[in-house]
Amino acid sequence: MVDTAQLEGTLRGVGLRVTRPRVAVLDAVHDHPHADTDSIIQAARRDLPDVSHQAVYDVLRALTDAGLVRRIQPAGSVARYEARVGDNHHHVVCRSCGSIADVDCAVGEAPCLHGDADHGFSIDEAEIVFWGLCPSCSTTTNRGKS
Amino acid sequence: MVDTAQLEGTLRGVGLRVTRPRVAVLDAVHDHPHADTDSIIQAARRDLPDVSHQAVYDVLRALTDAGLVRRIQPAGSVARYEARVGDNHHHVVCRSCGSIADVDCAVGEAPCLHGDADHGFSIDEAEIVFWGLCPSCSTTTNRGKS
DNA sequence: GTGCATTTCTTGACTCGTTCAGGAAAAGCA
DNA sequence: TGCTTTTCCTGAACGAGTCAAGAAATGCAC
Repeated sequence: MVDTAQLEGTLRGVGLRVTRPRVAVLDAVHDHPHADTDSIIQAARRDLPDVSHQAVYDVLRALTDAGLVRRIQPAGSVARYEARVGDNHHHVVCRSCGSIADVDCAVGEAPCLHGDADHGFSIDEAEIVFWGLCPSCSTTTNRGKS
Repeated sequence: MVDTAQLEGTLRGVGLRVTRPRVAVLDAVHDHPHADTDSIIQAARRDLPDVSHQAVYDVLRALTDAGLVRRIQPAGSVARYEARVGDNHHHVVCRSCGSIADVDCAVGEAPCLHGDADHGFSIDEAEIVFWGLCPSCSTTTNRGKS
């Protein structure tokens, strides 16, 4: 649970105006890591029943641009957001149910970042997605696999 | 340029029926690495002017399931396909123009795959996307960056 | 080669996450 | 408190991808 005053301070800290939709959305992202936009809309509406979906989309973009939240979108998924930023962690995604978990990067800050055979690109981030099956899907689908 | 007979053999090799749409699409993916679905439709229609977009979607799914092509989808992009499969290579994506290039993985087969803190997931693939700026966007956007 | 069961393709409609647009409301500074 | 700018709301629109049902083609058996 995050304090509202703290969230407001965070918003001001990056030069964003403090509005009720922004506080509600930022709080929702803190409380529901890896949630998709619709879940965030629902969560924000528990604080602020009349926020429009458009406001949530706008706020998520503003928060993302400001670096307060991170947008992730594994292949085949809708956009998801998390409040854990700036620590270069990665994700495991379940191929079956789509659930996501965090993985701390054991390779340090940025794996494979050795500007070798990079085709002249100037690289600033290495994003890693691990694909597999989550514990529950693993037990469910392994049996009966023809 | 790939031989048609060769493509047919490839299709039969994985147990897929040989049809004109399949040959045309497979050829298109070979000729246009990292192309999106619409580009593939256009390319396939140079061989087969009346293929429906639905057929291309179906064929791409069949080819992907059969392992003949690989589907990639960097965040914010539509689905893209490539015929280079089974060699665990990765991609650099330009944040500005979205262009994609291949990167051979220098870490070996599967980086960071050490079942540690994996939350019980059984991981089968580690996908890496490098984000940055391609050579042309790099020179264009670096100047005049306020 | 023919016939037939099965797969695949075509047509056309539709879903749904996301974005666009214009006016109303709120934030924050003087 | 008043004013300018940003943000939010309402409502419509976009577009990649999917669904559905019937027509056509594939490839095997004969």
